[in-house]
Amino acid sequence: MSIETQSRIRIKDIAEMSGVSVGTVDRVLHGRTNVSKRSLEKVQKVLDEINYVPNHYASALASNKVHKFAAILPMHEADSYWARVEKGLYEGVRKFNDFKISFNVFQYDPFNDESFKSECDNLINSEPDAVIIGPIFNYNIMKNFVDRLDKKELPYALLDSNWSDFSPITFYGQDSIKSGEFSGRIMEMAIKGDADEIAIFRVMGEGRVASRQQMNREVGFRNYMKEHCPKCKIHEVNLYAYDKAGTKEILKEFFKENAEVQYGVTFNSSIHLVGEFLQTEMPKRKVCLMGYDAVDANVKCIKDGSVDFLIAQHPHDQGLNCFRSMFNACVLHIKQKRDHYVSIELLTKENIDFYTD
Amino acid sequence: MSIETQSRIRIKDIAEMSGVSVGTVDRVLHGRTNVSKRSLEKVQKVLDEINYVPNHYASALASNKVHKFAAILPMHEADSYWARVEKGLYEGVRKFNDFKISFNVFQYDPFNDESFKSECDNLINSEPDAVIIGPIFNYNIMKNFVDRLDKKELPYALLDSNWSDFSPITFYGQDSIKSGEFSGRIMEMAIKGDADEIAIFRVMGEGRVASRQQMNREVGFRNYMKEHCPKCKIHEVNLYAYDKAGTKEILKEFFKENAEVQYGVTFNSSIHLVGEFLQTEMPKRKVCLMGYDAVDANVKCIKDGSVDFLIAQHPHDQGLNCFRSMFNACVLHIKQKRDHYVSIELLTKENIDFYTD
DNA sequence: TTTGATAAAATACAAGTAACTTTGCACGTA
DNA sequence: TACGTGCAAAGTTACTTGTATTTTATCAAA
Repeated sequence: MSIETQSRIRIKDIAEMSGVSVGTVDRVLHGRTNVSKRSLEKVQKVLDEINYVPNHYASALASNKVHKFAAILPMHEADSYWARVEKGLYEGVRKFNDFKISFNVFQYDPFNDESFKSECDNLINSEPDAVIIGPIFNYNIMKNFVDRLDKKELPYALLDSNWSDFSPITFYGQDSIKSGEFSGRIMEMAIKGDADEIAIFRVMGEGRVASRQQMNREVGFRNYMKEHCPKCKIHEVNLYAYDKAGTKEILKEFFKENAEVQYGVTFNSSIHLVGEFLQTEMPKRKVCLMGYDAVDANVKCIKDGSVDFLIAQHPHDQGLNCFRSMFNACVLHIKQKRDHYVSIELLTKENIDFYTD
Repeated sequence: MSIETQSRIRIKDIAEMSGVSVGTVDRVLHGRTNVSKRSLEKVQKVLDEINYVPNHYASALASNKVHKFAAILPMHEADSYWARVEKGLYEGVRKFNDFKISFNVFQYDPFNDESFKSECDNLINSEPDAVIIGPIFNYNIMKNFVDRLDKKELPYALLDSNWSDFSPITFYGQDSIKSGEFSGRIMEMAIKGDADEIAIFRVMGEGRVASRQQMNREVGFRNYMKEHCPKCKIHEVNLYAYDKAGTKEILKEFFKENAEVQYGVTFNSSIHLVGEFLQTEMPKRKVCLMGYDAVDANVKCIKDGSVDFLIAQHPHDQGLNCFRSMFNACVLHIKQKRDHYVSIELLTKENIDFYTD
């Protein structure tokens, strides 16, 4: 099997074939004004016969336009899911640095809708050409922002949460419900009896979990367990993100009072809090733990055995690929596939070394 | 956080700064001849002070070179691991079609070393500029081929099998031993007792399995089982790739005579043979099956429940990324990371819909 | 005949490459 | 000493593909 690059038809060739200048062909191709009906017909006739594919890279080089990209993401710590997404985005910027690109990240407090709104204002005031949008809990606020972008005809990409009534250039994320069901399946395999006790640890803030993702993963997990392990007892333990000492107290009390609990799960990246607690405070208590995201603290727990399973989704790649999609769409004018549901990956001690992200 | 594209220093700027022409700067940058010591020093001084990064895309466009890529891969059926790798490679060709690229695939019989050798000759006779090399069982034959490439200073990439004494531009593949260990871990979780019986189904040809990958996965699996489930009994069943009727007979006899076997595994993509057999011939016999590669036949088995687990590695992405690496190295002259050990992924009914490749 | 508007060609540019041309110097011979 | 030859060195320019501005041409109306 062999592929030869067919010698491509250039604008210059089209100009010769239709007996006009390259400028006129360019005007026709881009639907610009100042083309006579006669010229348009001549060029159109040639275009209908051949299959013109422009050289997207030469085009981007020649246009010499500066593209301003902006992203709005949740605030995050250095070792976190969103830090990896952000690094992926920056890698995208670096990769396509040969084209004139600027990139600006705006961060909002995921527990504070007003913070999102004001960062949206800042973002729009920075006059970007395209926008990458992280998740926000409240649909209406998101809708409002997207409407403003649509009005300005600014293309945007969605990261993490998809909405069917929006029209983003692209979406990258995981199906949270299915991902929760998968975590249920793994839990089912891990538990040996059929009437075991499981604890769900939630990290709360402002009376709710940080994201819809987390919420939906729990929904999926519970669905699965209800159907496949109906006799399992599921405990709920609420922890508070900004209160380390309090977290310890809550965990200590919970594990003392619930000696039968041998399985624990979180639906965000904080399973390491439980793993570290058990390792230092109750080293004899054996609890099988499962959580999300291969952040450094979790990877450490997997390696030392204090956490058994992680479910991951390559946030760095998502950031990079999302940026690449936006670049392809906005700079190279190549149409992109809309939805990218990333794979739901199980990480254990045995395969975590090969989860490079 | 904000990144602005710094206004880049061009060759023209360097020429002005060092008081020579762009031609001379180009000669210095590319180490070409006909540059006086004085000019070289002037240009070098400027280069030392600034951080010149060429525009790789403009460079590739201007050079107007046709790059001939060639790949040598094992022969394969339409629904197979290697078919997906090949499609990934073709997608790479399509993606970078704006640069003048030709691509040629040579296929060899994995059970016949002579076939590999003669395809190597054909490949070298086609005078490629860069080569992508699939796995071959016999090290010495591979070594011989790579030596020939080195002598001609042809860059190459390795797919699937890595050798530390070669110097490829890049390598994409899975650590087969570790992947086998991971399959052991999953098997350990799946089995409920501690003295269960497991069958390894091997697909043979010419007295051996098709690849070192397959061999090594089995090694990793056995290592893991020896340590973690020493009481498990492991059966071996050899099937023959080109004998469908014979395969059926062997399976029928095996399952009849080994009523205690409740777990089965293959270390290549043919677990669907066992799944389909059990579903049609012995529908009441419940066997938990695990295999490799999300080929269509296996995906179907996962969905209908006749196979429980697949271990996968995104062959299409591997092909695409491998091609992209070669393109970046050869056309854009961007240095590439050498080793890419891809992640070892577990697929079940619950997450297989999101394994897009 | 001039003015104005539109159409279309010509051209400069993006960044870099490479073929082609010119310059400058050393050396040789008349 | 004058001139020619040869070659290294360095400058100029055309080229890659496509974009976008400027210039020129055309035609109708005043």
